[in-house]
Amino acid sequence: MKGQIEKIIKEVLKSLNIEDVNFSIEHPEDFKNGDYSTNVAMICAKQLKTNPRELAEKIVVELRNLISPPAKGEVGGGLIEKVETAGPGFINFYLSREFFTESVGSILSKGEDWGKNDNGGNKKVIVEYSSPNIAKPFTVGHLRSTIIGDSIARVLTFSGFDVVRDNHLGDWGTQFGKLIIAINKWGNLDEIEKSETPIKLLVDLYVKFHDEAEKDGALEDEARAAFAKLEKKDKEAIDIWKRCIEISKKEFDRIYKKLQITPFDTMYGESFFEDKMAVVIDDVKEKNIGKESEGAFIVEFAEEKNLSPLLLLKKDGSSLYALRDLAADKWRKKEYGDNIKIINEVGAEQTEYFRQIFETEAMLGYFKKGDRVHIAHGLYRFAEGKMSTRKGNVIWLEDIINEAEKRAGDINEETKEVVAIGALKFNDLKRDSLRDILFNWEEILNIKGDSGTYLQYTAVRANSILNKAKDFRLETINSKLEPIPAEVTDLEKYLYQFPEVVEYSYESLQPHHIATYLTKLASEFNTFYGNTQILKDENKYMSYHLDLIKAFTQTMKNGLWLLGIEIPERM
RNA sequence: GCCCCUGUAGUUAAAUGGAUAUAACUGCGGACUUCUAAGCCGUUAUUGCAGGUUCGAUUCCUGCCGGGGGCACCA
Repeated sequence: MKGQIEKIIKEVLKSLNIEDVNFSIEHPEDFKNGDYSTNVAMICAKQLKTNPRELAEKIVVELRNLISPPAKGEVGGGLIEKVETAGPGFINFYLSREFFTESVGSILSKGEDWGKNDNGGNKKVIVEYSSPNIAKPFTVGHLRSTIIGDSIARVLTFSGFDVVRDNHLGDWGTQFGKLIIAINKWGNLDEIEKSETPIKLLVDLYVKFHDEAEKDGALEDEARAAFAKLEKKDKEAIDIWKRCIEISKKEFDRIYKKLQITPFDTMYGESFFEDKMAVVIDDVKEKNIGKESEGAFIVEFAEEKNLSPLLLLKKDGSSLYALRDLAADKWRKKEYGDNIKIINEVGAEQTEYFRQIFETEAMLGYFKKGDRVHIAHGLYRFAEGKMSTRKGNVIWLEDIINEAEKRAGDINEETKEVVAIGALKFNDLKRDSLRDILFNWEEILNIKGDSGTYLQYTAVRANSILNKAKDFRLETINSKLEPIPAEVTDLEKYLYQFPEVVEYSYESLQPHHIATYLTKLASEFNTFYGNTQILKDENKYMSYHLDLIKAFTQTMKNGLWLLGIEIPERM
């Protein structure tokens, strides 16, 4: 419908000899201003230096000619009831009863495909998210990336993309030098493997390393040397490293299962790209964009880019994160094809790092601008200060999930888990991801009002009505006289907007628009059906209401799927 | 010091340059005793400050103030 309105406006502009302009079509917040509204007259008035209201009137006259007589199959298909001007020069479109009835029917016939946007398909995109570090805690920070990344991957899939979900495990780097030193000095891997909480023991060692390193500066050099040994495939170092990976992977699998995350397609760790780095160095040298500086190998940027240099190799010759990332991206292009897009869902603290990487990849000719995207999320902040694994003050995901389940109340185990995870996810997905969040138990585990629980509960209640309705014999009800009320409910006025919301979410790569929309939709449902009994013998509109509720539950189901939130059987 | 992000009811958020800035939480008040009460209804704003662009600015630009992050061998 939005496309049709755009089309007829363009036709009118042409007939009035007005140049094509960039106007917008949107939904007014208040339905008394119509279902769609355009600012085209105000935009054009600026160029033509005329009164916007007068121009709007002129355009409306032409529009009316186009949409009337409202025969089916004509422009607008008789689905636009009226067009009016309002306010400073808005042109408002009011849709007809018929349009809303047809859209409910269309939702029911599309079912699971309702809201899907077809972008032609065969567009491959890698979404890299979660990316926890081996032998480190899976914390709220990784939780954000996991939840937002999973949802973005779902939105892209829903929008017709061929999505590769990649978990870029942090399984390489100087941190493993530190861990190897710590294990050799103070730990016992056999005991750690047998423990109930192996990761916690590894983190304890990591924390101890940093405590000791503050007293003894030589430890840092020892760690770098240990990592250098690892990069040279020293047998003892490799053995410790492999055992740590096994411990961590087991833990991650458990967490992802608990979080009800779509399984990853690939889990190449950074180490996988170890033997793919040399070609990148060759490319850098060939393009002549690298240089040696204080023993390290770096890439420098043009002054106007306002970027600090990017380090690829340390003075001891071992690799840095950036080089492994470049190697990964080059490899991916070879593996998945030249048209691949790559999206990294990573914390905002790495925004400038990604600017460096994208700039370098452009200079190397790996990717053009727009094919590499960084979706940044704000940090969880704590009233007490910054959270740091090195210092050992972290909040474990495990504790959060346990606390969430405790707050979900005294219900059966399965429902409790679905509600707890839903509340956690919704808290991350209800807001623009870029902003920081002050960590607060009440907030992240909210199950009241604007929450995942509210959406789940509303969906469950709607399903419950549909289930009860099966016992009702519809033929006994006098539904033939007036099967559909003349007045259109607000619920119908929101329902048909779902595909537009999904599209907008895809364009901005921000799932919170879906979360906001679903809350509004659920609230409209509750406003009406929270007070009105539908299943009554004398309800002559029963079949209309049941169709509407079905369309509502289908929309909630698809919408919540995009957020990765499950709907329990009952609550 | 330089660079990036951010600032909206008491609190947490929403708002694609548009119309009377939208919700939720908390507080107080209320309805029904009904298909699930984790629900429904009522009750709060100088959008950090000062300018600018615009018919129109929470949104774009400039300056200032507050908060967060980054800036050489961590990831």
